[in-house]
Amino acid sequence: MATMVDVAALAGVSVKTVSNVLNGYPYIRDTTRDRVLAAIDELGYQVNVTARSLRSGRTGMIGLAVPELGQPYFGELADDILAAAREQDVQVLIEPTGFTREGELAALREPGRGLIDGLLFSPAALEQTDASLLEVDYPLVLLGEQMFSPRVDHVTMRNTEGARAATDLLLDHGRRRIAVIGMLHAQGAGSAALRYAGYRQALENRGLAVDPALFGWADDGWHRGNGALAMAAILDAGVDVDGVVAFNDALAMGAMFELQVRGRRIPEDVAVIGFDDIEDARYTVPSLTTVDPGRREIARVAVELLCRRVRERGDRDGVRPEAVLHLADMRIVERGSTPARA
Amino acid sequence: MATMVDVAALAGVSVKTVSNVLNGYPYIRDTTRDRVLAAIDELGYQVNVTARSLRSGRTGMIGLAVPELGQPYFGELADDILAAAREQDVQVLIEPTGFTREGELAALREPGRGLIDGLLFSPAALEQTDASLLEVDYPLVLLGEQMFSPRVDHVTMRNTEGARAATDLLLDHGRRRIAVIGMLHAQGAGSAALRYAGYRQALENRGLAVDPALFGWADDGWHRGNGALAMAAILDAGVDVDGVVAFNDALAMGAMFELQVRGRRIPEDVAVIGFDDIEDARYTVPSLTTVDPGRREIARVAVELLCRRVRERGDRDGVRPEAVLHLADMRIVERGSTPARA
DNA sequence: TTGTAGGCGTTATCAT
DNA sequence: ATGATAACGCCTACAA
Repeated sequence: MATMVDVAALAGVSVKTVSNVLNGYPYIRDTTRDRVLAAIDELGYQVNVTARSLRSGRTGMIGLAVPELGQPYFGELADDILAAAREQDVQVLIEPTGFTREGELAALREPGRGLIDGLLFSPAALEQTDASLLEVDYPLVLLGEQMFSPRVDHVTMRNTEGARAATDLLLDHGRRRIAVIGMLHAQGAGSAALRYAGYRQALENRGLAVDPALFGWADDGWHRGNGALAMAAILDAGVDVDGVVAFNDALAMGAMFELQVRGRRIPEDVAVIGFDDIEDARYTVPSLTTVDPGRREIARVAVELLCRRVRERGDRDGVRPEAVLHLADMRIVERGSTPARA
Repeated sequence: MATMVDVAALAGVSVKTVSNVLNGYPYIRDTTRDRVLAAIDELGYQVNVTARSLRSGRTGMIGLAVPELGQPYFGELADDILAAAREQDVQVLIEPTGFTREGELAALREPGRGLIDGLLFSPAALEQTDASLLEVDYPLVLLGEQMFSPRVDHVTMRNTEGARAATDLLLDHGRRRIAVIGMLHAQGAGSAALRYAGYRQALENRGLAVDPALFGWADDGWHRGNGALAMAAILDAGVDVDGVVAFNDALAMGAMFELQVRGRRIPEDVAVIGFDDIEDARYTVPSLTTVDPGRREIARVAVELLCRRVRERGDRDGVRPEAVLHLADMRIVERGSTPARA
């Protein structure tokens, strides 16, 4: 493996000049630069990232702590984060937290075993009372709920607005018996609570009452099976339904399944809308209308923000900049499970 | 940040002794070890992984090149790999290849930008003619098809055997009109060809003919929607069907959907079996019987093998050990979409 | 059983 | 505009 010394020797310059060329130092004669580049090319030289890290104190890697990549939403989020990181020229170390408090605490305590410059953290099990744990001594950006410390950077989605827009879409089509799938009995300030607030607001804005008979409970997780069960429970109770707002796409798919098995036509008899816009939503029959919460934007902004924080840490000393709260744009993706616009 | 020098000073020993304690060197007096450990604890000292890497020439990280984490199979595979890596005390750098040849070539060419010790590679777009590209100068273990060089380590699944067992299960229940979903016109030596071979073998073993009218084509990808379309094409042609073997779970779900929408009962009228055992398969209605190809085992064995290769590289010089081919155990997971055993 | 010296490949400092 | 030299923090010889 060739080193900078070899390149310098071949180009007839000092190692420092090679380093300067590599790092875009401006004051270099063109002829010198050319000779160095030629030598690099000839030797097939590549910088030793490890040595650079040791010297600079940065690894060029960031961590991503998410519950589980097998869950399509998080798998797709990870894909988006990886794409954004490639853009910023950083590598990503993924740390699955398994939906557990211990997993999340471990990720916060020793992220990447000391070889990352900062952490993107998507909490799923921590409670509001754990907020103090987020005051760590490395750059940290939170993805998802804004239920934590106002002193920590957040990049998240418009949960309430999204659910309100989803409900409005069905209301606009004249639906008045709109089931809401994904309710949790033990809801704190998480997505469930925020999305329910949007559902309620949409109804109340039109002077309509919220009917608990239309609540579909999914305390065991927002899985497809629980969506089907929740839908079944509502239908079994003989409740009249002409629309469904589900808190995520998996629940929506389960509900669609149950409706179709019972002979309800979608969207003619019942219109259905989900949340998240996962890839699978394109491939249901009919395809699923859903809320795109701006996952790509979240990924891009979060990675950029984290990289900025990493850079800032080198500059300023001790003076923490104001925490940022970024809410991504959301939009409705209309597909076959809701009626075509008039 | 405390360094080894600080620890040594506080403990009243040399840095070498601290290093020895950290690396489990046996000949250390207990009292010395205790003093060192106490100093480490007091200073909250953590080894600088970067410096260690520079010195040792290893980073303690491996790469994982997969098409896309958003696809549940790969997301779950990544979870399993990450778990196995944690067991081996290595970190994983994920490199999405996006189902493209360029992406896979890039991953092979400069994996992890020089900061990984070895690569796990799950090819999806490379052709058999690209086999020579796999002869790289770093440890490489292939996941998936064994369609490549016999000089490269492979850890993969029993594709043919799995599909044969799946077909046998339906045959055992007396099904004789078994559709096969996921056929590709342009099949090389990939999963589609191997799994079709299993389907065919099962029929031929019982002296049954293969009927092309039962072929469900999915040239546009093994997505749920294409499973539904393939099923619809068969049913629209008026072909009699009492069983379905799908080449993956997504296709199976699409086929189930289409069958149920048309009023066929599962498993009474049509029995359905998938392949991969993704998490979602538990949550369909009815739950999906499928082939568990041994994904966890594949992940564990592949990570262990790669770590061994990394270690070996330090020992032997130039002498490549014989390439390993490991086929994971597969098994059928019986659920509601096939009839209960008599 | 413990200590000393030196180097892994790069970048920062300070000259020139 | 370029060069010499000293770190960065750890580990391996070798010495004691």
